[in-house]
Amino acid sequence: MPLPQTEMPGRLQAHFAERGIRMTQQRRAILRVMETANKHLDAAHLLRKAQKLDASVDRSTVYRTLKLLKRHGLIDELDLMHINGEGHYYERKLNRDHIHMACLGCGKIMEFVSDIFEKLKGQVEKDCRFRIVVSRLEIGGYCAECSK
Amino acid sequence: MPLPQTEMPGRLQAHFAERGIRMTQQRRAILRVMETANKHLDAAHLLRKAQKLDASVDRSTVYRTLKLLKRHGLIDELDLMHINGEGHYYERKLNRDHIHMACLGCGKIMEFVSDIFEKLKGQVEKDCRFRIVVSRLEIGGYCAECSK
DNA sequence: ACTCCAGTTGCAATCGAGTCGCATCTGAGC
DNA sequence: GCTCAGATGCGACTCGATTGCAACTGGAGT
Repeated sequence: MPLPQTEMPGRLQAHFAERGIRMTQQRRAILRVMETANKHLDAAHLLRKAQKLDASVDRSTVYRTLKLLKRHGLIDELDLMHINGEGHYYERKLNRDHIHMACLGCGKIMEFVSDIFEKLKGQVEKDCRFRIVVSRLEIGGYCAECSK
Repeated sequence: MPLPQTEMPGRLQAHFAERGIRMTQQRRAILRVMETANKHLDAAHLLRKAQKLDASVDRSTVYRTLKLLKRHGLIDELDLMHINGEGHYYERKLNRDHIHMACLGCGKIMEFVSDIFEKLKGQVEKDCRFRIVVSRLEIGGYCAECSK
């Protein structure tokens, strides 16, 4: 299930420039981590990784930057079915939405892109006259291995 | 967008009996609230309503009962896109899953049942060989009125 | 290069949802 | 009724996230 994994690198920074958002040393570190992360960072991991690039980054700056990114629709916030506690996970918003599946057996997170999902969103927009800004489909269950 | 709103009343209590789960005064109050609630109760509201039926109900009992209901697959846990803070919302699990739409303008929560959603879940189960236990599709955006 | 200030930051205190340990209590099977 | 596994209330606690505030800084204007 390949995904359109990487947009242009530096894209988040570019967005900031376009929108006239001030670029600080700390934000640069945080954005770089977001851009290069494999996936599914929570705030604590993001903080730790960002501090390796700039030791001065503070927890509250991470949260404030995440809120900023969310407000601009540049990242998605995930729960991953609360498989590991109550916190949230973040990933760059890519071109296509994808479904997150969390295995209740082994904790693995899988992703899936589906035309039917796109069709479903189209139906919601049309039938409910609802303008979709953000959507999140999370599924909990058991992967092939854990189903045996 | 009509929903299969009400199952047989007292259904949650019946489930408890079937499964040999002890029925206490406090649980009776909490289940009654869950059964008669319109929808989308958070833990604090559930506590307040349950205390009107039985003043002795404690916050931790509400949380413990919610956890129990979740474990037995009798309720669904929702975030409703965190439109009102970080807490969770609960509703009885009905026959058919439905989509939750949260309006970022007016805060209204809408629901929608779709065959395409069922088809999508079928696709996930087949293509990913993933056995679905619970699924949650939440959409944030703007309703017809707020879109104007 | 210098100034300026709105916007940003670090820090520490705080909030609030949810959890836990423990002594006490109680439902339901005998 | 007795009994005791399981449930409860209470208070302390955890932990993710937020906030108030004084100090700092990016970058636009000169």
